[in-house]
Amino acid sequence: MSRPFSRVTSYDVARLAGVSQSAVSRCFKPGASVSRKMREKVMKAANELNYTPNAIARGLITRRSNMVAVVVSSRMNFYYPELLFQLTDKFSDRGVRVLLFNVNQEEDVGRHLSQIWQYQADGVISAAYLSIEQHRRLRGHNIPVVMFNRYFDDYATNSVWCDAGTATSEMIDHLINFGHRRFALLNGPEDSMVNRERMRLVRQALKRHDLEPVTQAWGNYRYESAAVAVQEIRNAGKKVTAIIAANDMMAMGALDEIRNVMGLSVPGDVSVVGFDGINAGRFASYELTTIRQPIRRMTEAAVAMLVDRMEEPDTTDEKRVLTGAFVQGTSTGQAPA
Amino acid sequence: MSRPFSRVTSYDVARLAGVSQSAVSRCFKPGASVSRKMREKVMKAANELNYTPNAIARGLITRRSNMVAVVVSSRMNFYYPELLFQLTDKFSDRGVRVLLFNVNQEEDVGRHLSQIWQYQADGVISAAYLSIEQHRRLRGHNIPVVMFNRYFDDYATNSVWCDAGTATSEMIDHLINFGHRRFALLNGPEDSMVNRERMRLVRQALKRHDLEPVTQAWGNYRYESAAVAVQEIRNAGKKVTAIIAANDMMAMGALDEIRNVMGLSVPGDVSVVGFDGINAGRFASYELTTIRQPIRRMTEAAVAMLVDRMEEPDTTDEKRVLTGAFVQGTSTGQAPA
DNA sequence: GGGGTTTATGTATCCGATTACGCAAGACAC
DNA sequence: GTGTCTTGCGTAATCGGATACATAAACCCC
Repeated sequence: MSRPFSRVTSYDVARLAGVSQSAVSRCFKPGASVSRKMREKVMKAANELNYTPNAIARGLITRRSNMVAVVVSSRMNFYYPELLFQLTDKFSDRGVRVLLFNVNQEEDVGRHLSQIWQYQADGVISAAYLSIEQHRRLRGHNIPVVMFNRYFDDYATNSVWCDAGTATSEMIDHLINFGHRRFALLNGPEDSMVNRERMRLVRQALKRHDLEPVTQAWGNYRYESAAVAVQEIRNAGKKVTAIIAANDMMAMGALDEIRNVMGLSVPGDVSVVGFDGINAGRFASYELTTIRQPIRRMTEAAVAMLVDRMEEPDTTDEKRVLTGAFVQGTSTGQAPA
Repeated sequence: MSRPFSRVTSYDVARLAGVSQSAVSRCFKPGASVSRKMREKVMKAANELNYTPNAIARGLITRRSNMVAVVVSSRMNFYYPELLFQLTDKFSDRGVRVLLFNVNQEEDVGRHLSQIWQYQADGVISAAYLSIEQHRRLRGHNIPVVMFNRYFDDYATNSVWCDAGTATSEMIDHLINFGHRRFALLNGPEDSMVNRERMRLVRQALKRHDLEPVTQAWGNYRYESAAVAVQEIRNAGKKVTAIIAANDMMAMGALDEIRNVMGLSVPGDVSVVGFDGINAGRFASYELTTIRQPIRRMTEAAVAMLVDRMEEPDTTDEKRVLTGAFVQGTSTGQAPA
């Protein structure tokens, strides 16, 4: 047996303080009706024994674990750590603990799903791909879910989403003003909703100028995947002056491939843009022109939405849409002649 | 009240299957003595009701939550996400859940400490600063602790540590061979054990060549802090041909400052090295010469150590030391004439 | 078929808290 | 001092499983 030591329980405190166990419990419940005298006696005994209430036992009876599951994916996309730490801090501020689930590239969330309800998570924030079926299963266990950067078209959910429409137009205008006409798209995974949406917006913005991409390639959102994609773009043989990547990680990979492997200049020969606004994109080696997600406000929204629904399970579904901002860096410039 | 729905319990399954509750419990415990018939009956009922055991309730009686606390810090050091995701994956493989605690720059772990035992974490892996006193408090609750990249000099603990001695010598030799004689140190925080140790090794290796740093500056392990430090080094007025940073993040910041802000060449004018071997350091814009921690094996060791001690609490303390490897990148080269 | 052993199941208790309920004591008005 | 209202505390049930123990069933060998 592990931990054979008997732990300090409310009974121990009660015995020492000469009161009932329920009195001890009440003393640790904020807002309970306890006399000053009682509270002092109990707290003294509790301190003496170094007692703290057992959150697991409490969770059993209250049916509230005060834990949420956070599901993130894709270790090698710097976007996720930023997201994760911000969520964690915000939950922590609200007295909610985070159970972390990591879904590796192309792995399925399913593997972790049952853990989420077995451990009685009070809610889930998912920034990984979740099927409607999986979502439904969570709901079946009465666990509120907030999806981050995803939603379903015809199935109501809570989600936080970033609308990059305006910003994308600005970005395309910016490139057009610099004389760019020949664009290549560096897509993320084909099944990624974020990718589809971003690229749709890009094509739409291009169309307004009667343009469309001259070529495209696919990556998996990770840095390394951009190098191959950039070579594909080059091998396509069409002249390209600007590459639009579906996220910053790939934009960084593309920039490095162009600058450091192909020996061309960014933005002298090719301009590169991304999406997300991750911290690493601001490093002096990159200074990406990008569309920044308001990640602070998005995580704040996600946490608030989830906590609301943990407390008030009947709260109706909601999709909160925050707008992304166009950020000009030095990875874009005048198109070559 | 949240989640007023009654959940499916082992009693419900027992009733439907026409057996006792304890039989149901046994069916879900691997290795318990249950007849084939019974197992089939129970599983059928369980499936029908969509039952899964409540891990919280189980934890109460077994006194094993199957959760560990992972404490990391410093959001803006890319080392931590790598570490965190690897730990999480490895725990996940062993059927252990991760409760994440994030300690922001200069914040104290203390804020989270009581949560760790209130939530009955079976163990702790800490990659954040933990005082002996705090460590002792965890022990007082019979929670095994494994410290990552830290240990105490005169207080026994479990820890995983990376010995960079040999690699540091190689790194210095490498720089010396390139003709470098004038080194600047870019320290991490003064109270960081890792920083002290790394810098001690560097000085020691230099001393073997009858050298010592010509100047030094301090940062906080984060990218941005390196820019200021590099300026300080320059303002010191001593000619420097190589900068030795206490970690890769600062090495990257230094490299960017030198190359992109000061307009000098790395390694043409100045060579830069770091410590850690983070993924971002391999990006083509950096290609840092560094000392790589065997992070896979280190996380493996940490997880194994912790799980051992969760199962066998009397296991004696252990310090596992893995050796770092010198990795040559292109951030170092011939010293200028 | 009988005695002994092994295996499977049920009964009852326990983990460590929360909380509905009831009663005793204190507060208050008259 | 009596009657009513409030407040504070203790008793006991409960959350959902695990498990010691007892007992019943199955098995084995001769």
